[in-house]
Amino acid sequence: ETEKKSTRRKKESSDNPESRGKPDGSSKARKERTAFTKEQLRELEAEFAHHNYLTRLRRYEIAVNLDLSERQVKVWFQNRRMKWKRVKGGQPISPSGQDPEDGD
Amino acid sequence: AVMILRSRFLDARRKRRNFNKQATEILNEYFYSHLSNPYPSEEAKEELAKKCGITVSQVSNWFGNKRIRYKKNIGKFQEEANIYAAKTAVTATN
DNA sequence: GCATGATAAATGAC
DNA sequence: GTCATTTATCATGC
Repeated sequence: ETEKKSTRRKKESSDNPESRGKPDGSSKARKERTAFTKEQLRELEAEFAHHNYLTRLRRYEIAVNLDLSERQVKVWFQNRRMKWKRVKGGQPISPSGQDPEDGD
Repeated sequence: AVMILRSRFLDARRKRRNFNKQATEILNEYFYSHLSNPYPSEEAKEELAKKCGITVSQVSNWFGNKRIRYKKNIGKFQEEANIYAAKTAVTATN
């Protein structure tokens, strides 16, 4: 239980100054930022409430239903999981007085 | 044709408050003294966060914003680049 | 009126 | 898959 978040990936020095997450010039124009509709978000959130993870079949069904690409659905769930960890691990309990703001 | 309205009631989120002058000072010093590689390590972020009195996430946000905004308009940041470059004599001068 | 911090869609490394 | 990051966009400060 003493374990935490020890060995976090590091990639630096002695090799490639660039370590991670850097879209190089090798990628073609980045996809325009899609503004999901409220209905789409509602469905996605509803699904996320049931399962944090998607099966490929479910991903396909949702994509078709919401008129999104499977990739978008996949990415949405990935980002959502990250956000969940952030919110959940950030402040499990409120020290004094709640400030229920923020949280897109 | 972005006809998608975000929401009728704009989310009452994003309460933004500017950082202290000295916090910005510290962050800028680090940024401009590592301009060739403005990517602080995790522990560097923690240290900066502590010194600035903000969270590590806020440090990450600041560097993320700073990097892209600097890249998008280097000219606009030239003055402050000079100022902070003079303040810090680090970088690769071996 | 832009400067600035925070959020989220999208990408890429691992 | 995770996750730091890029990028556009949002909301606010002043």
